[in-house]
Amino acid sequence: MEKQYPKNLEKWGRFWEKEKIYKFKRDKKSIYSIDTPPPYVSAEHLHVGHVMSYVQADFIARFWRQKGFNVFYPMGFDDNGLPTERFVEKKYNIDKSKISKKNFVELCLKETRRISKIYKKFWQKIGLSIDWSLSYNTIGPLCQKISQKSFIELFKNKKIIRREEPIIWCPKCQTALSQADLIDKKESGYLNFIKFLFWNGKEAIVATTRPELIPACIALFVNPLDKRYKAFIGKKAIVPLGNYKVPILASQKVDQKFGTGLMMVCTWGDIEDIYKWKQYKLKTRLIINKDGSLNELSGVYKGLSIMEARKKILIDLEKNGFLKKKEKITHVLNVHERCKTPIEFLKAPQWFIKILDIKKTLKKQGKKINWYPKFMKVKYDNWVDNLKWDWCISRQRFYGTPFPVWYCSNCGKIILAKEKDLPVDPTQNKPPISRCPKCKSNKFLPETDVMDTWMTSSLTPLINARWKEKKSLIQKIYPMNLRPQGFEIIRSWLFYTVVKSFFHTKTLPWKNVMISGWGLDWEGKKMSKSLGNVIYPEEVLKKYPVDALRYWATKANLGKNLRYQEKEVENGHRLMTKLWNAFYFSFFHLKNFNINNFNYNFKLYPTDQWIFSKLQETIKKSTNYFEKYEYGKARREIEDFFWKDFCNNYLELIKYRLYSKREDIIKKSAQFTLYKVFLNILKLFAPFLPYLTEEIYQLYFRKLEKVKSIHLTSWPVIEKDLLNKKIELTGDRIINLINAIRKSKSERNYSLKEEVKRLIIYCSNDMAKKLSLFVNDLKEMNNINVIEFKTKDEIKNGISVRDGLKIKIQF
RNA sequence: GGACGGUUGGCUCAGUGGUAGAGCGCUUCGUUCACAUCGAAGAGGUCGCAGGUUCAAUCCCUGCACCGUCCACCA
Repeated sequence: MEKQYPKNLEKWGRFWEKEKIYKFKRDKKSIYSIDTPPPYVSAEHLHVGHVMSYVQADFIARFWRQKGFNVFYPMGFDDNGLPTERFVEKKYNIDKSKISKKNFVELCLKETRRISKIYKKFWQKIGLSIDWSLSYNTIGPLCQKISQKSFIELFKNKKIIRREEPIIWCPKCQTALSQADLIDKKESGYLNFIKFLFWNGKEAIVATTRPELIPACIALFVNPLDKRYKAFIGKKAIVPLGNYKVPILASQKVDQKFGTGLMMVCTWGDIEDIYKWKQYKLKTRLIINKDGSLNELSGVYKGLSIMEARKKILIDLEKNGFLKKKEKITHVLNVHERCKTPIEFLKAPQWFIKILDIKKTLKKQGKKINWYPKFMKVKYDNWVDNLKWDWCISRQRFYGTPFPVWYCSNCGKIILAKEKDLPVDPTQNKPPISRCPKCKSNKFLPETDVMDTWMTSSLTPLINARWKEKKSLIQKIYPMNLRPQGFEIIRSWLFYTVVKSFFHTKTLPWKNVMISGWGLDWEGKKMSKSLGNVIYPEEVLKKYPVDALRYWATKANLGKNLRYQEKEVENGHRLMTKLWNAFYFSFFHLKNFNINNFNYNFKLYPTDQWIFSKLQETIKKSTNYFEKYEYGKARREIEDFFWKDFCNNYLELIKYRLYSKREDIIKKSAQFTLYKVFLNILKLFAPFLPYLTEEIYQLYFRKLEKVKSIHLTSWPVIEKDLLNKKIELTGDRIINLINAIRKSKSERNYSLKEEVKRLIIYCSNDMAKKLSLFVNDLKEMNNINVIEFKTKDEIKNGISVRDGLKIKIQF
């Protein structure tokens, strides 16, 4: 056996697959179910941040599996929707206007199939203990069917409606969006001060960052308390460059201090415009087309893009003396998360799920979830509080789940698909009826929009449970035990899943959520391709084994971001070497020892009692941490116990007994303890280091323990009779003595093997009695010739030991 | 403007109402007998700042500063 752990650990990945170690058993009870995040299939490579969060969930899965639970741990692939479309467009440099929908969708399917394979291989390599037979992909028939079922049920329950109203629109992707699709982007621009003329020939100034919307102006608003404009209320103003008049109205909401205190309301520049338009029943002057160009209502600006129009209108305003001044400002824009294009508002019929009317209920639902860590709940609450739109679920795109809907081409009646026919594509399939029940027309038009990707993703717990399918698991795994996910999609994936579960099952989708942070680059910055700071796990894995990279992921506390530092991977590698060498040593002393033929009828040697008691503490603490999803703290407990108590002290203390030629009871006690404690250490490390622990287990323990894999062995439980606080305290005192002796040798520049002629310990008789239990081990370990106990009043210039003992060391 | 997280030794981070911890780095010492990918010892911190509560605050409370993130401000 080598002194370095074997290089071919990855063979265990194949072993786990072949032996179906992670198989979920349909008929077995005590289930622990995990709603794994299905990654977007929209990049060639996953980065080290993905490894971090997925591996963290895997620690938890492995823990519960070892605890004896029947773990439901699936993987999904989110391969529909805009992210995939954009990936394919980029890769093939596609002009959407020149490719048929059919060809484009085929290309998307081809790419997602290819990348899903890469992902699967990668997750297996990383050691995720997934049952791959539970996989799903969001564009696949099962997911489409469940999404459409969800749609039909919500429609029938009047939670989904189709209506025409102002919507959030991305002029670049040319689709409606929902609030969750938006992010903020800081931008510098100009606040333009524009002169408006009034009915009486007077003038006043309006400040705007969007002068191109002047032709869309429908009213001016002032604060009723604003003395400057009091006289204007109820009168009319003339829109510059246009020859029409708009009313001047009053609203408390107008901030007197912003700009000039005179607010221009357009169709529509922001959500405030929409509110005012609704509330005051203002006219509509929509000047922006779906592609972001201006229409004929804008007059001479027709056909220009928004930016072109902005430039041109400023020139025209200036020429005509309407532009008073420009002020440079930075402001924050709402942009589409996927393409970073500033969004517009326009009017078009869309499908909505009504959520604004149940905000209170959704807050309550959020409160019922166990949040790990707790502070992440605030992000959910903030999001619900700030909801301003119902959830727009229709997208004017190609690649996604179709709506199971046709319209009567005569009267517009909505025709739904029958559940038994799902999944349907109305552009390919015929409606379930031949004549419109309302007007008897026999002509129908398919809905051509596709669903928002979150419409499907929000159903992952129900997809996992095969909701309303033949072999439904809904009674078994739902509500699920755990949703592990990143904090950035609390407002989308988590939120929408809560919504859907509430509507469909009136329950929570899961009991616990574990929120992970991000993997950051070595400087603590978010990894992104454009910054060139993305770290790819493949590169790391050329140098280090998987377990070492997994070790890095344990370094993040729950919910915290984690920098990628090779140093930490290196530390993982060192831990592996240490574990291997501890095994190498133990194996040497255990190879002729058979635990199964072992007779327990004796009392364990004190040092052995001590390490057993320490082990119980470690089991207790690490189990508690795991149950609170604090995998990082659990690892620390285990590692400290292993490295410090077990390797640095215990192994050294028992060496002389192990090397002894006499096969006596004190040697047997050491062997027994070594076997048990080492096996427990292996089990405790197994969630973190699945490969190396499996290697060691298979090399030695399997034939004795008779369980197929370390990952199917039981998680250590505390054995109360092994927990012995008294012996633990005395043992800890012995460790302090050892440290004092080591220090004394070190100060004299002696080797640790240097002989101590005499060690005198000054203490009470009572203490001497306790300590003397360890005297032999202490002597042998530290090469002490004689140990003497003396009472305290005999002290002459002794050394103080940490816990109050006094000693004297003579060389 | 609102919210959340952070501020602890040179670096990266734990942690606790009562003598401050780890890993790395640094200094010194130590290899026949699991491991030099190791072991031992040491140096190094008024725990961001200012108040308050307490017998006692790095920890609890208030305010402030700085860093990170999210949301709101597009008139």
